[in-house]
This record gives sequence, C-alpha cells and structure tokens, in this order.
Amino acid sequence: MADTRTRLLEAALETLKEHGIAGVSARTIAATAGVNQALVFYHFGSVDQLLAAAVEHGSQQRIALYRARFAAVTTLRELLDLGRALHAEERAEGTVAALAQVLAGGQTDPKLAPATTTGLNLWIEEVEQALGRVLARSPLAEFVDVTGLAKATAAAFVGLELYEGVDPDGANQAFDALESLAGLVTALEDMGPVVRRAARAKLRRHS
Amino acid sequence: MADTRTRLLEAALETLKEHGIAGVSARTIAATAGVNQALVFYHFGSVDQLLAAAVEHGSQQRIALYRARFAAVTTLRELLDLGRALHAEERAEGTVAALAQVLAGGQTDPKLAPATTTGLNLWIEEVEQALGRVLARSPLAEFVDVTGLAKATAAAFVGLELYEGVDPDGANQAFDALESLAGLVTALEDMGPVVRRAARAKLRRHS
DNA sequence: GTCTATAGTTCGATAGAC
DNA sequence: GTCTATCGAACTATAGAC
Repeated sequence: MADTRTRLLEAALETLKEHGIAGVSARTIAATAGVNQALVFYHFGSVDQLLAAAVEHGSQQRIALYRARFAAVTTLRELLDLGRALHAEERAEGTVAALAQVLAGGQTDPKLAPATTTGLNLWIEEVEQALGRVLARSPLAEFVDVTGLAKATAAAFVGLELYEGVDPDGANQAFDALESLAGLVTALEDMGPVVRRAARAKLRRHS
Repeated sequence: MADTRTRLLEAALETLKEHGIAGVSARTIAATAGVNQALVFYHFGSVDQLLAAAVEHGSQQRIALYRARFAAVTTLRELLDLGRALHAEERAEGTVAALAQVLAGGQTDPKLAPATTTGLNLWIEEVEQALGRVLARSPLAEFVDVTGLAKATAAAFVGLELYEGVDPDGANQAFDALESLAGLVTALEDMGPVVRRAARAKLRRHS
C-alpha cells in the first residue's frame, strides 16, 4: 500500500473517471483513497491543486509504459495500430478519461488549465517524435508541420475518447474511417518518384 | 424579451460556457436568466433535464444558421474554410463550448449522454452531407466510409475546441497543420487518371 | 407562472486533539 | 501525519402564498 499522498493522487484519477469533473470533491476522493477528507488540504492545499497534480502524475506514469512502443514505430500503419491499441488500453485504465475531464474543467478554471496543458504535452511529444520518424521519408514532411500535426492528433484523440463515452458505436465507426484514410496516405507514401514529383508540384500550387 | 422557458435555455448555454459543467447549478443559471431559481424545476424538472434541453435547443439554433453554407460547399478546401470559420464563430458564440461541457458531463451522467449524442448528431449530419459531395468524385469515396469520417471530424472538432481553451497557440498550430494536410488530399484529387489508378491499386493492397 | 421560505444535503476549508 | 469536529456557504428540491 502506497503512502497517503500517492493514494490521493490515484484516487483523484479514479474519481475523475468515475464521477467526472462535476462529481469530484475532497470527500469523494478521500473516500476512494480510504483516508480522511482533511488530508486533501494538508497534502495539496486545495482540490484543484490535487487534480492538477494527479493529471501530471497519471500522464507521466502511463507514458512511461508506452515510451518503448512509441519508439518502435517506423510506419504510419504501425503508428495507427499503436494509437488504436493505446485507445483501448487507456479506456480501460481511465487516465485519458481523467485528462479529458480536467481539460473540460480547465476551460473555465485558470488553476486547471496549465496542468492540463502539461499533461497533454507529454502525449504530444511522444506522438510528435513518432510522427516525425514516420513522415520523414514521405512527401508530407515537406509541407505539413509535424509539431502541429501531433497537436491536432492528440486533441482529436481526446475528442474521440469523449465521443466514445456517449456513443461507442459511432466512435468505432469513426476509428475505422480514420484507419482506411491512413491507408490512403500509406499508398501515397509508397508511390514512385514520378508520382511524388507530381504530388509535390500540386502541393506547391495549393499551399 | 423572450419567455421564461427560452430565457432559461439560453442562460443554461451561457452558464455552461462561462462556468463549465462543474459550475452550473439551478441558482447560477437562474441568476443569468434573471429569474427565480425555483423556475428551473417548474419548467424542466431538474438541472440535468434543463442542460439536456439547452444543448439540443442550441445546436438546432446554430445549425439552422449554417445549413446554407454547408450546402454551398463543393470542394475539400471550401469545407475546410467553412470549418475554420465555423470554429471562430462558434468559439465567440459558445454553443460548441457548451456542447463540449455536457459531453464531458455525459461520460458519467446517463441523463446527459443521450442529449449530447443528439446534439452532436445534428452537426455530424451536416458534415456528412458536405463531405459526401466533396469526396464523391475523388478516389477516397471508394475506400473511406463517409459517415464514419464525418463522426471522426465532429469528434476531433470538439477535441480541438477544448484544446484551444487551454492552449490557444497550440490549437492554431494544429489547425494550420490540418489545413496543409488537406492541401495534400486536394492535390491527390486533382491528379490524372493514371495516378488515380495507381493509388487505387495501392489502396486495395493495403486495405 | 412566478415568487418566498425552507428542509435537508453536501461542499471547502480550518482548528485542534492525538 | 492523521484524525474529529465544526463553521459558513452553496446546493437540489419542494411547499405554499400570490
């Protein structure tokens, strides 16, 4: 059994997943952790600060588990497969769900916003590095900002996570569509130099 | 000045935007509407039911304003331009922000989930029809499920809206990257039949 | 249909015993 | 470091006057 501080951090994540940002309180978190309510304020000062710390703690914990798998990605298809596996595992575990809840809370609570950004950036960094490797040899890297694409990917990922919470079938359909869309990009990647030159010329004209 | 019922619906959206799902209550909404707190329960039975009604009300109101512009879209670039304009207008108005808040609340509140799905589906339908027109003449329509892609687009859109709330610069960067990515698809669209055949063959092999 | 008043609950946060 | 006890505030929901 971990120390009280750690138990509160993990209870905060569990409570966010179970009751949402509107349902967390010092009392509900402490009950989940099996400790007294006053300890939330002793260790973290306020509920907000506990939530902020919990999101950073959780993101770091989870990303450490995925780092090796991110590093092993070399193709777009592998990246997409990892994304879908990650989605399934994180949905069961709940860290991304908790992140999504504080992201919603951070819209109006200035104390929650920076913690959310920090937690999101941890994911974005991993996606960015994998995406950079994957796109390095494709015509895309020339015209698409990889950092921006990583941010869009992470934001979209959270949006899909929230969507799945209210419409699981729709979310599955969405993931399937994205998968076949990625197939098209892979196809473009594999094309010969003639086609790539043509694509490049077209891209220049459009950008 | 509208009737009390309508004022409560609009006050609920305003309060969701201003204070988030964790900050709405019969009292805060009634205060925004300038009416007594008890009227929330008289007209809607509970706060949850008011929120559910407000989201559907808001989505219908806003989509009616955009329907003509969605119908005018014929190319992917036009669709993306509309998406970015819509993003800016809705961010100022706040309906999508309110939808995102009940989406977060709907993860754990069974009374909120169906209303969120209904509200989201209104947007998805518009995107789906425009997307169907845009992709009809491209090789994409053969391999990508348009309905699924519309759902992914809407979910990603909400995710980006939430991301913008905590990191505006990052969100802008994400939108720019998506824009240049769409340029690549446009380029593929414009390619000659030879290239399209090659792409088609590749896609078959990968799917 | 709108208001006041109120019951009963839960909340954040602190003081103080151990 | 952890607990009990507690204050003051905000909350949902209802009863009842107008």
